[in-house]
Order: sequence, then C-alpha cells, then structure tokens
Amino acid sequence: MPELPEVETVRRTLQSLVVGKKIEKVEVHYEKIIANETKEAFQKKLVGEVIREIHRKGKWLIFELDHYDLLSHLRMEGKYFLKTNQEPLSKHEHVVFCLDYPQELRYHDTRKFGRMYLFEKGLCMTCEPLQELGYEPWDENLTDSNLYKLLQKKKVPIKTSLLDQSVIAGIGNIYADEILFLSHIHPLKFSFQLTKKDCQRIIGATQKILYQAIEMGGTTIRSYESAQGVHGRFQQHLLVHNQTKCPVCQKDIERITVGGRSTYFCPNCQKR
DNA sequence: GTGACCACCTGGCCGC
DNA sequence: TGCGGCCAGGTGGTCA
Repeated sequence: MPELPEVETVRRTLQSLVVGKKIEKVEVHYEKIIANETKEAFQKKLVGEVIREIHRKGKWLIFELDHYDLLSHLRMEGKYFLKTNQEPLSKHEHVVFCLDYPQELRYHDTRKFGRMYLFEKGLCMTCEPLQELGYEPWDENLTDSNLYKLLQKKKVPIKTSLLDQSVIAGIGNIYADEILFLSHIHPLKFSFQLTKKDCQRIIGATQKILYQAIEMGGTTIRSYESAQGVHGRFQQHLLVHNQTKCPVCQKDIERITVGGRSTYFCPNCQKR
C-alpha cells in the first residue's frame, strides 16, 4: 500500500533506470487505468516522447516528458517493473511502455485501482488530481499555526484528517497510526480539539517518520515493492501499526475502526 | 460546505 | 481439499 515514502522510493529507483529513455510504443491491457484519455489517444501521444524527469507530489508520480506530463497514482498495489520484452507478460501487468529495445517499463497492479492521467506539459500542477493536495511534509508553510487553523475547521477525528490529502499530502493509514503514536494523540480525538502544541508534535513526528521510512526504502506490509522488486525495511520499525504490544509501556495495542480504516494505538500512551 | 458511506478490485485468510 | 465470505485500503462519487 504505497504511501509517500514508498512512492518516493519508486521515484528514486525509476529516476536512475528510465530517465533519458525514449518511449517507442505503449500497450494498454486494462483501459480503466487511463483516467482522462482513450486508450488509443494515450498510446498515440506517448510514442516518441522521452522521459526527461520524474517528480513526486503527495502520492502521485509525475513523469515529465517532452510535450506531456504523465501522472501515475499507485493506489493500493501499483508497482513498476523494468523488464525485457523476452519476459512473459504477467496477468497483472496492465500498461507496458516499450523503451529502448528490448527494455520495457511495466505497470503492475493486482487490484487495478491505480490511475494514470496525461496532461499537456506544465498543466498538471493546476489539474484536478494535484490542485487539491495539501502541504508536503517538508513544506516550509507547514507550521503549527497553519495546521492548527486547518484542523479547527475539521469536525472529524484527527486520524481521518491525517488521511485527508488536502491537509498533509502523502500520509496513508500505516503512517497516520505511527504519527499519532509518536505525538501521544488518541486517534479519535476531534481535529478541532487539538492545540498548537499538538500540531507541532504532529508535524515533527510526520517529518521524522517519513524521513526514516524513505531512508529505509518504505514499508512492506503485504504487497508493496519498488521497481525491480526491492522490499522496504521500515516495517521492522513500525511502533503500533499491526503490532500487539506498545514498545514504550508494554501494554496491549488496541485496534479500532476510524472512518472505516483499521487503526492501531496504545490506550495508555495515547489518552483521549 | 461537510461528513458518511459505498464502489472499485483481487488475493489472502479463515471457518465450515 | 474446496468453497464461500470477509477483510484489506486510497480515492472519487453520491447522498444526506
């Protein structure tokens, strides 16, 4: 389940593997992956384009091409693999970018949740998928005052607000649990009840956890791998998510549902 | 405008 | 062993 650290790991891996490569041909085997173009237009527009750079915003990957920006969201199980055309196509490989012969960049997605958008170059930052995104975790404007103001308007539990991409972009279910644990905040506490001090702790914990996770190549809970099948190591450092004992007080970790999502927390360290 | 709920999908797991 | 049902979860759409 790729969150910001996993997407950043994929970006870094792809950056070294495919930047400078020319797209000779595109095969789309599952049309729904392409969100804002027909399969035919998508295939036609990308032929001859060179991958100039790969960026990330929140959980979105942005392939900067000659004339277009290709946006890719991995959702739950999306992965990219660099293979040769000799290797048989897996049933979960839905989009194939044929690069310099015989190399192919293949988009693999078991659950077909991932989406790709194609925009004219330079227009993607103001497009629908990206314009709603909130602060990047290392954005200098992500201050305790700004976060506090934002959360004052939210009448939902803080866990739900952390998953809201219009607040802080890139946080998913696993890291939201970890951030709240490090911040000593109960996941059911209402967002508008948080103090500026709480916001300061959330920002600090977010930056710390995401930085560590990126350094370790992300988290592999069930299905995430970066390009070429590299597994992340951060799962060995998770403090509460999917854990049974609190690493601080040794009390039992509780599992509840918040906003329909499994949520792990320590009732002793994270009082309401 | 905001929040709650559901659909999209498939593999893994569990109970029978 | 095989089958059915539930669960996982990011996002967008719909409804209240």
